[in-house]
Order: sequence, then structure tokens, then C-alpha cells
Amino acid sequence: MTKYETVANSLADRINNHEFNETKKIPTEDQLMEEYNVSRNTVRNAIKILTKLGLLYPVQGSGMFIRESRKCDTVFLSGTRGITKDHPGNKLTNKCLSVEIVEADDNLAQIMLCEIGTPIYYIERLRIVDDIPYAIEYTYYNKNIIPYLDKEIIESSIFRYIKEDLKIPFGFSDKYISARKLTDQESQLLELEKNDPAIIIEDDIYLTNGTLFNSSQIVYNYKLAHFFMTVE
Amino acid sequence: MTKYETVANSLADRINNHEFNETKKIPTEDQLMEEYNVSRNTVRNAIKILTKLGLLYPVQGSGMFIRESRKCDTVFLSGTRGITKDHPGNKLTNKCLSVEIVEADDNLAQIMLCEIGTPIYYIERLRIVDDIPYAIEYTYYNKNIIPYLDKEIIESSIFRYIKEDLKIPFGFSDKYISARKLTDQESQLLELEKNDPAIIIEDDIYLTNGTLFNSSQIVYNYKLAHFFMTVE
DNA sequence: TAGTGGTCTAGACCACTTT
DNA sequence: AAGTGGTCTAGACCACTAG
Repeated sequence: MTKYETVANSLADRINNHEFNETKKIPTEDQLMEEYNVSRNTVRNAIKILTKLGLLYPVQGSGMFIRESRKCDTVFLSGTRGITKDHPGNKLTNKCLSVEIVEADDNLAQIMLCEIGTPIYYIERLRIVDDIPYAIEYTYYNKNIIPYLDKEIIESSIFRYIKEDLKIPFGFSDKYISARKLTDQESQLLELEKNDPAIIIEDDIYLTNGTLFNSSQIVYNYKLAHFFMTVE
Repeated sequence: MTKYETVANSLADRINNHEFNETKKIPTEDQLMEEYNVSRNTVRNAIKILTKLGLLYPVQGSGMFIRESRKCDTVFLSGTRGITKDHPGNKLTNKCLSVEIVEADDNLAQIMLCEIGTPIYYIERLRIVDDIPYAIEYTYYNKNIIPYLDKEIIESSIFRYIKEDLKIPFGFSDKYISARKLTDQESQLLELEKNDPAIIIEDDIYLTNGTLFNSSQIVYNYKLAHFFMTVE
């Protein structure tokens, strides 16, 4: 853990504990340099993290202000944290609908940015929050990077497995957001009506070296899924 | 314009002109310090901008790599640039459906984060791209901040008016993304069917001092509107 | 081992807000 | 005028990649 991450975590805790409720501001950069005994650059790196999380906003000449908390029950889009962390206190289950290994054809090779013939896992999951169907996920994994997956992993947390067991370094991700009608089959799985709306997020996740290892299309239950992000 | 913005703009141009097509990398930080005669911090600030725009990704120990360009015809979500810049080369028109000034009641005061009784503009617009209905926009503006709006401004570009004529300093914005069914009226305006899907973005825009001045709900034509963002 | 991005420090001046 | 965040410089060492 870097120094600026330590400072950011500490400040986040202090904000959540309402330590700055009176002023609605965190201490000045000079004060934080003093308190944590770090340089200004380190303080600013820490603050940048909290700003990106939507916890703070800067007013030049005045201070770093604590933001009113966002609407409840929204999933934070600007972070690849996994669905689990976005639903604290809820019961999360996954039902594996299908697992297969395919060789990338022309089309799939283009999606996965890989050579034709590359072995690819194709997985369909139904994600359930508190016993209510929440989303259907169609995912391709490059098997050269994720060599093994089974039903048990798929039904617990693929995200945790990749991050903690395989220790694969996530780099960045692209998200494409759109809406369409549910298919007949999807509506049954989500316990909605055929042709009901669905919000679709395609999530392409890259390693730190820029290799794509995961392309998901996630079909969300429009009655439950709401997303949040903060810009600038 | 700051130095790092100048460097970022120059690099963006050079990337778009395919100057680095062979290596797929921009010059190293040391080389950029030399080329632009600036400090490392300035170079890194410039690079951060381009990374946030999804133009580059870093590989520690190796370099800053140029990203494959994203899918076409997607609107970039992580920037408040206005719809105009997201549709270069397309004909954009706005049809003003309704303008009124209301006093914030309890409910509206909560949405606009203002005092009860504050005068608020309420505007409905139909946004049209190349003669096809693209989105319906329901917007509240705090009249204390935007004192005057008329049909002409509304049908050209409110965004440009606020930014260039009023010179109001945008700070940050929150976006809430969801989907729902179109109402009867909305489906007629968008030339779609009743109960067709719609992707909804609520966009709350704040001044640099943290004051909310604009809360929009935008109902997009699901056949046309696709959004893109990049994370981390 | 050399090259390159990531973290960290120390210090200066500028732009803006507040008093 | 004093306080606070924004920009900028110079220099050091660490972590990771690649030849």
C-alpha cells in the first residue's frame, strides 16, 4: 500500500465517521502534510482518489468540501469493484446457466482482440440479489489468461478468484452502455415481461499490459439496476 | 491555457495524425520533458488527461501506449462536453416543447438543492440529430444562476450560451443511469412505440463552488444512443 | 542491466476566496 | 492581506519490463 493510499483510506474513514461534519471540509493540504507527515504531492494524490470517488470536490482558494452522499442503491460505475461490493448487506448468488470452451472464430477474435483459434471460455450466469433476479451476464474469457474455471468458481465469485487466487493485475476497463428489449428467454430468467426494457453494459476488461482478457455483456433488470458516476 | 493542457493538446493532435503508428507508443516522459521543455510533473499532468480520455494506457516499465479507438457512434460519458461535440459532422437541432418559470416547492427544492421558493426554469426540449429524434430532455435551471433563457437560446445551444456568453464555470457533474419504458407521449415524440425501452440519464451539474445549477433528465432513443466510458 | 513509469520530497509562484 | 488550492520546477529512489 502506498503512502497516498494510506492517507486516502484514513481520510475516507474520517469522512465516514463524520469527523468533519461541522465545517463540511477536510483539513487544508498544509495541515494534512503536517498530520500525516508527508509531502504535498502525496496529500494531493490521496485527495485525487477521494475526488474520483465522488466524496470531495475542490473549491480553489477555499478548501476541499465533502459532498452530499449520492442516491442510495446505485452502482458506482467508475470503478471495477465487482457487484459484491456494490451491494453490501445483500445476499448475492449466481446461477451458472452455461459453460463452454470455444475456439475464437473471425468474429469472436475481433471481440476478444486475439488470434483466430484462441481458446475462449463462454459463460452465462444469472446474478441474483436477495432472491430477486438482478442480471444476466454473457462473458468471454481468454483461456490463455484464465486457464481454469468451473461451476463452483462461477457460482461464487469469478472476480474474487481472478483477483485473489490468480492474482491477475487488472488494468483498465471500457464500458459501453445502451438499452434494448429483453428477449423471451431473458424475460423469463429475470421474471419480467417479454419486450420489457433492459439496460445493457458491455464491460471490456484489460490487464495492466493492455491485453483484453474479459468481455462481458450484462443485461440488467431495469427495475433494480441504477448506476451512478461522477465526472471531472 | 496551462502548460500541461498545451502539451496534452499537442500530443492528442500528434496521436490523431498517426505520428506514433509504428511504435504504438508516445515518447517517454524524459523525451517529452526535453521536447516541450517542461518538468516531469507537467508531462505527467498532460498524460493523465489523455489517459482519462481513453487515448492512452500506461505500462509501467515499458511506456505509454496508444489505445485502439473505441467503437464508433458512441457518446463519451466521462466529460461534460455537450451533445454537439459528440456528433461531429451531424446536423443538430433542438425543438423547444415547453418553457416555464416555477417556484421551487418542497420536492423541487430537494432536487435542486435550493431554498423553497427559489425561481426555477423548467424546460422541455426535443433533440434531433440528422432529422431523427434523438432524445427528450427535461431540465431545471436555477434562475438565480441562469437569470435569462429564451426560445432562441433553447433551440440553439444552452450549453454554449452558459459557457461562452455567461462564462459560468462548470465544476463537476453527477450522472445517474437507468432504463424504463417510454410513455405514450415520449414514444410519439421519438417516433418509437409506446412501452419501448428508453435509456435515461439524469445529469446534475455543479458550479466550481459546489452549487447545483442544472438538473436534467434525458430520455434517449434506444436505437440511436450508445454511451462509452473508460475506467481507471 | 538499462529503460521507463510510479512514488515521494522540497520549494516556488499563481489564481481565487475570504476576511 | 491572509489563506487555500492549482501549476510548475528539480531531483531522488522504487517497481516493473525488456533485451
